[in-house]
Amino acid sequence: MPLTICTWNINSVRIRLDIVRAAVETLRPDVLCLQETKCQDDKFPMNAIRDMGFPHIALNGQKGWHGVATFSRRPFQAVEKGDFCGKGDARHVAVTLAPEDALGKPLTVHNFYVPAGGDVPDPELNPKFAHKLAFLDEVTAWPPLTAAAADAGRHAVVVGDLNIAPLETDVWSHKQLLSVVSHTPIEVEKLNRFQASGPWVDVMRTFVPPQDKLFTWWSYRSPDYTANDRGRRLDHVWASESLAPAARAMTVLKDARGWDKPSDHVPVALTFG
DNA sequence: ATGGTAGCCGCGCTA
Repeated sequence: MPLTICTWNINSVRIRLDIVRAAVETLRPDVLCLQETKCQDDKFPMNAIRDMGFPHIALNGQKGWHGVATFSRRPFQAVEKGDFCGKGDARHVAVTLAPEDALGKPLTVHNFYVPAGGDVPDPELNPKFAHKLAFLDEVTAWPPLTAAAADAGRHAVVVGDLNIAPLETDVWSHKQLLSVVSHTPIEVEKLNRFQASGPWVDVMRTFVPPQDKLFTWWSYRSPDYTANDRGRRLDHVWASESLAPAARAMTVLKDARGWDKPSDHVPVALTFG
């Protein structure tokens, strides 16, 4: 049985339950990782998620903003939550699935919501940008992650809204976004160091070559997201080298950006097996 | 260090 993992920054899970259901019906994921749930754990719509076919739910939420959640058709062996930069922000949850599928080993799915970083790309002037850079340094050296990628006894993936578009073709205009937070050289360097610390394989780019544009986010601050296709690839799926060769298919559900009351991000689904 | 839109701790903050 192949395994489909989906990641989506939902920008409030409670007001978008209908489109979560629509994405689940379209993509049929076995594991769904959401970011920006903006929901305390005790207010989470557990029954609605169970009714979508996910009896297993791991939450790391907080009131009002941030927040991640991972839903699964299959049980978890373990759940772990990272707290980076000592801020108590809800920006990570990891679940481990038992080796009951064609992949043959336990699989740990790390679901991340990296800080957006504010508007000014200078850590001296903008504490939110400084936090983003520090967060990336901390996850790069985080033992559970570096150990996971190198462990021959299990598979691992890192998914989520990493809030950085590393390649020139991950943004609509490389030149015009070089000093825009999400595509600055310092962020790209930090993200590349994080990726190399695994080593992790950028699985999305094994399906769409680096010379082709690939986006997962289109700003709300534009009346028409299709106009000139001014998107960015902020959402990522990285696989451990043990798992990457098993990637079979990818879907970036761009249609979801045009659904009623959309998130500004669209779901990305990867099938392994 | 433009403004644009969206959501929640809602008339100010974060994205």
